[in-house]
Amino acid sequence: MGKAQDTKTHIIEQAALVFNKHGYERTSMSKLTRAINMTKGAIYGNFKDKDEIALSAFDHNFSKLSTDIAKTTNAKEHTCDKLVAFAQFYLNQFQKMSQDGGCPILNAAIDSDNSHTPLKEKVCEAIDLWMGHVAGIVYDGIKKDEIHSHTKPEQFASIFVSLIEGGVMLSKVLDNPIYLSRNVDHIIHLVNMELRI
Amino acid sequence: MGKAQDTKTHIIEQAALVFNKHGYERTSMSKLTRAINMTKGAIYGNFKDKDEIALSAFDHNFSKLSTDIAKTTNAKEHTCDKLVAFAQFYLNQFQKMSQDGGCPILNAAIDSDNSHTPLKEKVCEAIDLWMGHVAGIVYDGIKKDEIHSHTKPEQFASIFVSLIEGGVMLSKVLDNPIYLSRNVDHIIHLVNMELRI
DNA sequence: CCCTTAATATACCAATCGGTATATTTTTAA
DNA sequence: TTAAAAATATACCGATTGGTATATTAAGGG
Repeated sequence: MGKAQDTKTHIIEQAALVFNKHGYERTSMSKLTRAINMTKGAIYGNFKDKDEIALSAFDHNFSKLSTDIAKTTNAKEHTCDKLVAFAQFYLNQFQKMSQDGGCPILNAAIDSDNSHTPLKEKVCEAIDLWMGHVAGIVYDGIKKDEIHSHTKPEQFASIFVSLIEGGVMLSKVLDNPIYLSRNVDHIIHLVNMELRI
Repeated sequence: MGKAQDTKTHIIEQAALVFNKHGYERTSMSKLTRAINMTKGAIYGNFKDKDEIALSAFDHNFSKLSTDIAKTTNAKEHTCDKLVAFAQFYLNQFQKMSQDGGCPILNAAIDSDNSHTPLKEKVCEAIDLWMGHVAGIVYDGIKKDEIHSHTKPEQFASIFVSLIEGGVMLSKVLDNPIYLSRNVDHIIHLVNMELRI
C-alpha cells in the first residue's frame, strides 16, 4: 500500500510539471526518468504507458486548479465578488503559473487538438466544467437579484474564459503580465458596470 | 531558376498545413515527405534543416493571414467599421481555419513556448504586429474623431486579440462556432457602445 | 530470520528520429 | 545533341524513441 502509492503520486506530480512545460511529444520517457529521478522500471510498474501518465498528469493539474479556484470563489458571498475574485486569482497566480509552463488547460487544449484524442476529450470536459462554473455563478446571481436578469450567462462565460486564457497566452509568450492585467480590468469593469445590480 | 523555386514554394505550402495541424514535434520529416509527395533529397536540397522549414512555414501562414486581414480592414473607411470587419473576418474564416488546424499564431505560440526559441521569437513579433495593427486603428480613429478619446488603444487591443484567440480556441476544441460568435458579438458591442462617437 | 512478493533497476528491443553522402534523374546552356 | 550543372531520389547513419523482459533490491508476514 505505502511505497507504491507514494511513488505513483511522486511520478504524477513531477510528470505534470514536465508535460505542462514541454507538451506531450517533447516529453520523452527518458526525460521523465531524469525529472523524477527514477528508472523506467518504477514508471512502467505504476503506469501502463506514456498516455496513462499524461492523462493522469492532466487530471492532477486540472483538479489542483479547480480546487484553488473553488476555494477562491467560495470565500466570497456576493456572486459579483466571486467573479472578480475568480479573475483576480489568475492574475495573482500568473507568475507561478508562468514558471510552471502556463495554463494547463490552454496548453493541453492546443497540444491535444488535431492529435491526442483521449487527452482532448479530457480537455473538453475540463473546459465545459470551467465555463459551466462561471455561467453557474451568473445564474446564481440572477436568481439572488445580484446580477441583472438580462445578462446572458453563457455569453459572459465565453467572454470571461477567453479573456483569461487569451491574457495568459499573451502575457506568457510576451513575458509581460500587463496583458492579463488589462483583461482582468475589463472583466471587473464588465462585472461592475453591466452585471452588478 | 524555375524548378527549384516551385519546389520550395510547394514544400512550404504543404509543410505550413502539416505543421499547423500537428505542431513541430509531431511533424516528422518522413511524415512531411509523404504529405508533400517528395523525398528527403528534394527537401534537404531546398532547406537547411527541419527548423528552417518550420520557420518558413510559420512565415507563410502569418503573411497569408496578415494579407487577408489587411484586405478586409482596408475595404472599410470608418475606423470602427475596420475593427468590426477585422473581428468578423475571423468568424467568417473559422470553418476553413478550423479545418486547417486552428489559428497559426495561437498554435505556434503554445507550441514554441518553453521549447522552440527561434520560432517563439517569430511568434512574438507576429503578436506585436497584430496587436499594433489593432491599436493603430484605434489611434487613427481617435485622431479622426471617430472614436472617443478616452479609449485606451493598447487595452482595447489586448481585449480584442484575447477575445478572438480565446474564442477560436474554445470553438475549435469544443467543435462549435458559438463561442467565437459570442466573443465577436461582444467586440461589436464594445466598438459600437464604448468606442464609436 | 527467512521466504514470498511487491517494487524498482538494468539491459535490451525494433522502430523511428533528423540528417547526410551518394547515385540518379532532370534541366539548362552551348 | 551533348556536356555540365542543378534538382531530386535512394540508401544509409548514429541517436533516441516508447516499451518489455529480466535481474535485483526492499518490504512484510510467519
